[in-house]
Amino acid sequence: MSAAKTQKDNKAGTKSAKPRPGRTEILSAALDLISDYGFHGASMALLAKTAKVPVGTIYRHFASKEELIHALYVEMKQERFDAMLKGYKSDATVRERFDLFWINTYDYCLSHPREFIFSEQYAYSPFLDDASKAIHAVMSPEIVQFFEDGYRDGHLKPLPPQILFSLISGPLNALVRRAIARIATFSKDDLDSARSACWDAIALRPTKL
Amino acid sequence: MSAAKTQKDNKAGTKSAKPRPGRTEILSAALDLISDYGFHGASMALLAKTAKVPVGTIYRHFASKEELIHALYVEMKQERFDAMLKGYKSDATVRERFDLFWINTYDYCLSHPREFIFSEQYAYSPFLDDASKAIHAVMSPEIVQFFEDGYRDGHLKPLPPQILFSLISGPLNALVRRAIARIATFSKDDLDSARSACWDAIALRPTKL
DNA sequence: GATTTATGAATGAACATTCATTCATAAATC
DNA sequence: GATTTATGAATGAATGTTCATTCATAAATC
Repeated sequence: MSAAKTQKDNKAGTKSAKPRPGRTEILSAALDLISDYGFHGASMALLAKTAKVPVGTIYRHFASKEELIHALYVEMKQERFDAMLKGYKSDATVRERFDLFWINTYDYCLSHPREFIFSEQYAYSPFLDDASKAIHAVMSPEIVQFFEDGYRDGHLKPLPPQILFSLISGPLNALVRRAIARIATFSKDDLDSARSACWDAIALRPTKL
Repeated sequence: MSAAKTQKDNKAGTKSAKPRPGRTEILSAALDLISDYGFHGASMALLAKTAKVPVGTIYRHFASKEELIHALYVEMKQERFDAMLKGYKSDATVRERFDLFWINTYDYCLSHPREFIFSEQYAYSPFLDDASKAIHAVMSPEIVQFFEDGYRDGHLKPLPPQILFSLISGPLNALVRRAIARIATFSKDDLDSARSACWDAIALRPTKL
């Protein structure tokens, strides 16, 4: 009778403030279902079944389906930021930082297709309230720094950050989408060239690495 | 009782092979509703009300909601192709053709936000069957020609068309989306620079126009 | 008057959400 | 520490709504 409940203990060593049990399973199942069937294909009943929790439990974690989806997006966004910054050094050159951001993002998306597909669906859904739009538009401080350094040192074209950002994220997303949908396959060389081409778009002067 | 129905006559002078009366109104209403509220917010009842036709009538034109949406996408796609090619001359230089495609597409999307928003929603929806994916992936013969000429004459980087295409359409879509969502506003100069930057991405040699 | 087309109320499936009930555990009492 | 009582998290059947689609009937056309 004493060994029956070890739940309090067996969570030692995980991240930080422990989420209520079930939360992770629900979010993970939601990610699966939404990336496969879309927001509307992921009914609460199916979600409950997939996460192996009763329907009611979902509502103990999230006030509504909408809030659940929003929470999922916030987590995704953070995870993607973290992935993008893996190995980041603030004293790296502008070009080095560009490559790091690019490669990290591409790799993360390719190895996390569910997250990528979900995020795209979310970003293009017509339900984005202002709060969600705001989150969507946030750039990490490191990206902001990248642009500032790039402008100052004459590495980047003197165009509005919104445009430079579009010149980077646009192709990156397009390539990732194609790769994930298996519309195309890209070799290591292809990706190096694509990244270099992308740099040509934003760089003030053409650069040979 | 005779003046009640003048529908046959008041349509004179429209496009070509006349669609069954009501079709246009239904598709137009669908475009409005879907771009505002998404696929699922556009219920058949609301659609009927907006198009001012009875629900039953919609089913005389389209076998199902899905088919209706698919038909709408096919029309959009064609319209966008046509817009992109406005003023096309097959003997223009590769750079001139690039600019034409770019400017035409940007202008068309900006002046047809409903169509753009709908297309994005459609493209990122998880319901794309293979037929739809195939349509989505189609490049117009003029684009194919553009790449061929560009490779042959050494204007374009020797990268797979999929990559060059991503380097063009990616930023273009990203900019259009920002402009339509009023996240940013771009001046004429901004757009010229963005287009030029985009050319830098795909061009084998840097070019000053 | 026969045949085709138009109509919208009726249908039943699917949905997100609720809430009365259960029950393991904690607190109180002896 | 044994027993009783209180608590609120967990549960899933039930609810009311919304939806795409159908089809009996009406109107129009031949």
